[in-house]
Amino acid sequence: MSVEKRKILVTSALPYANGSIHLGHMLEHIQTDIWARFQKLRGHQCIAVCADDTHGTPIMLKAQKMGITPEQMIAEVSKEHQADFADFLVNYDNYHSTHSDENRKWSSEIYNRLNDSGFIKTRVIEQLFDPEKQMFLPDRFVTGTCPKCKAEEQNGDNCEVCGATYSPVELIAPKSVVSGATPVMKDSEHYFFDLPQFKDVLQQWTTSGALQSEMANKLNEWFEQGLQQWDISRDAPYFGFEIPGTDGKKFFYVWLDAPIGYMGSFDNLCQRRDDLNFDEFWSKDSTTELYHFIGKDIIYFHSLFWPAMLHGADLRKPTNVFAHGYVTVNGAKMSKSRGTFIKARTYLDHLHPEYLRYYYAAKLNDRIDDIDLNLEDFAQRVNSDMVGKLVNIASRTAGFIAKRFDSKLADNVENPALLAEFQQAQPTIAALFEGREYGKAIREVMALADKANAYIADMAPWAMAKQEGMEQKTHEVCSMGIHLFRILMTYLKPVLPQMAENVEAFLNSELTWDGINDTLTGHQINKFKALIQRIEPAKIDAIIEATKADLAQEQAAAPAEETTASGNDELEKDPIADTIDFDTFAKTDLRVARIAKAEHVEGAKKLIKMTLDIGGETRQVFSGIKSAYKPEDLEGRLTILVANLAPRKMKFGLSEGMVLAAGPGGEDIYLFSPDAGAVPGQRIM
RNA sequence: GGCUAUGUAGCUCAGCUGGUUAGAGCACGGCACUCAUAAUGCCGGGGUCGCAGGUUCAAGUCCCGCCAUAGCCA
Repeated sequence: MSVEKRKILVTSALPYANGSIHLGHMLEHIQTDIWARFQKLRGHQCIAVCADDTHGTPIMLKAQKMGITPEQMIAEVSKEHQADFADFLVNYDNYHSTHSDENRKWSSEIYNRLNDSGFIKTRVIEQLFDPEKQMFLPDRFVTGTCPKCKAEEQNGDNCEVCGATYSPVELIAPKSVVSGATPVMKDSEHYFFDLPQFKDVLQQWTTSGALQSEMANKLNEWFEQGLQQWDISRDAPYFGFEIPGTDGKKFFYVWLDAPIGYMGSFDNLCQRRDDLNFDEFWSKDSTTELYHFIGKDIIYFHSLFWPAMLHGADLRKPTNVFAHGYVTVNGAKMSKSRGTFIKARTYLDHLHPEYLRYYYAAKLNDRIDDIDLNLEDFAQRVNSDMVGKLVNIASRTAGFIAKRFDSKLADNVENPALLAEFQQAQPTIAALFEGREYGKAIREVMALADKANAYIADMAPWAMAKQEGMEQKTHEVCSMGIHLFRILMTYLKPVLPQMAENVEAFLNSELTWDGINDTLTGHQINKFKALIQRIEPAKIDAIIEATKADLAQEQAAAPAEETTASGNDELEKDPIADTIDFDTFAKTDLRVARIAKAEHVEGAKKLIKMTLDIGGETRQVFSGIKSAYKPEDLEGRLTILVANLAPRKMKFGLSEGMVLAAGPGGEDIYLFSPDAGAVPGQRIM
C-alpha cells in the first residue's frame, strides 16, 4: 500500500495570550494533534504549527494592570500554554508567537503587497475616545444605559436585557470601562482592507473546496448581505505592529496579524529545518496542502478575510478550513461559578491526558456540533472502553504467555479469518480519521475490541490450559489475543500516543500503520504492566472543587491587585451612594423567600419567571438572570426578596418584587442566599 | 432583532437521497464464567424521535410556526 507522500501543513487557532488554556481550547488542539499524528503515522509529511496570539487592547490593559510590560506578560503566558499542550501530548512541530520578527516581517510584507495592488483604502471615522486614558475604546470597553429598554450597565454593542443591538454612540450615559471617564467622540483616519473586491475569488474558493456544508451556508449568508470593507488599523496606544509609513501612529488590528502568525510560526520552523522550504508551502502555485482547524466562532476571519488577504498578496489559499463546535460541560456552557470552567492545568493535576484525548476523539465528527463533556459519562465511557474492553484483551492473555510460554508468541495464527477482519478495517478507519470522523473511527475500533473479547470468552484458554494436550492451542489463542490487541492499539496510536509507546515496549515492537498487515508470530514480548488506571470519580469532583477554589482565589486577589493599579476597582466604578438615615433604610422590606418554581419565559432572552414563597403568600417575579442560572437549578433554594417594591408591568406579565443579586451581568450574576435555617417570610434587618 | 446549527431511550450518540415492528455504547435487571485493573460473555426491560401544524400512500427524515441550547452579526 504505497500512497504518494503528501506534504501537509496544519494549524490550530492561536490561543489568546491573556489567559490560561482551558478544556475548550483542548478540544481543538487534540483534534489537530490526532489528525497530524495520523498523517505522520501513514508516512506523510505533516507539519503542525501554532503560536500565541499576543496583540490587542485587552493584552495591553491587562499587562498595565499587572504592572508589567506586555512583552513580559506574553512571555510568561507562552511558557504556560506550551507546558499545557505538551502535557496533553499535543505535539506541535513549532509553537511560536505573533509578537515575533517573522510575523512582523510577513504582516508588513502582506500589507505592502495589498497596498501596492490598491486593496487598502483609508477613511476618517468617528469613535469613542477615553479622554483620561487618551485612547480610543473598542465597543467592548464602553458600557452605559441601553437606549431601548433603559437597562443600566450594558455593553457598547448590544443589550443583555432586551437584546437590542446599537452603536456605542447611542448609549445613554456611556462610561469607559478602563477609567470610568465619560468617553467623547473623536475623529481618526482608519485603514481598510477592501474585501468587496474579492467577492468572486472568495465565492470560487468557497465552492471549489469541500467546505463543510454549515460553513458554506454561513458564507452564503454573508455573500448575500454584501461584503464590506474591513477596518484593519488601530490608533496608538496599541500593543501590536506599526503599520508601515504611519509614523508609529497606526497599528495593525490584532486580527490582521493573527492568521499571519501561522506563516510566521512556519517561517520560524523553516529556519531550523533543512527539509522544509517556506515558499514551497506558501507560494501562489503551491501543491502542498494547508488546513486550519478552528472553532465555529472565528469562521468569519478564516473563510473571508484570510483567503482574500492571501490571494491579494499573491500567496496560496488554504486547502480547507475545518471548524468544530464548542465544548459544553454537563450540557451547559462552561461556567466559572459551576466549577466547569476547567483549566488544562487543573485537569492535568488530577487526571491523565489520554482520558480526555480518548473521550474527545470518541465524540468528534466532521461537523460543527458542540461537544458535550459530560463528566459522569466521561468516567464511565473511558473506564469501560479503555480499561474494560481494550486493555483487558492484553491483560487477560498476557499472563498465560508469560507464565507458560516464556513470553514468546505462538508460531501459528489460530484464527486467520478473525485476524483478517481486523486488518481489513484499516482502509475504513483511515478514511474516518482522514475525514475527521474520529467518533466513528473509535466506534469501529471498539466494535472490534468487543469481538476480540468475545473470541477469548468463546475459546476459554483458562479452561484449555487445564486440559491435557491443549498446550499448543492455549498458546495460539492467547497469542491471537495479543495480535488483535496490537492492531487495535495501532489504530488508536494517534489518539493515545503515550499508551501506544508503552504497548510498543510491552510488545517489543514498534506500532506502524503498515505493520498492521504483519503478524508477530514467534515473537518475544516483554512483561505486561498495567497500561492505564481507571478514572476514580473522586478525581473529577476534585477538579470541580479546584476550579471553584481557583475562581474564589482570583476574586479575592482581584481587588488587591486593582487598587495598586490605576484605580479600576468596584468602588470606583460604582461609588457608594449618598448617606441615608435608618428610617429610610427601614422602608425597604426584605424577606426570605423560597423559589417554589422557576421557568423560562417565552420570547424573553434574559428573563426567568419565578414563583416565590414568602411564607403563606406567593409572589411572581421576573428576573434577568437567565445568563447565569438555569431554572431547574433555582427551584427549591432560598433567596432574598424586596417585598414592598411597587409591582412593575413587564411585557411578559406583572413582576411583584425583586430578588437581590450582585455582579456585572452576563454569566457573572450572583444571587443572594440566607444561611441555612432561615425560614421563608422572615424579615431581614 | 437577523442568520447558521443542534434538540432521538436515564446518559452520550448513530440513523444515507422520506419506506417493513427506531439502533449502538454506557447505566439498569437476570444468567453464565473466573484468564483479566469488580474486568468478560449471553439474554432482557426502557423512546408519543423538543412542541404544534402541514405535504405525502408513507416523515425521526421534507415544509411552516413556536420553544430550548450554542455561535456569528465584520
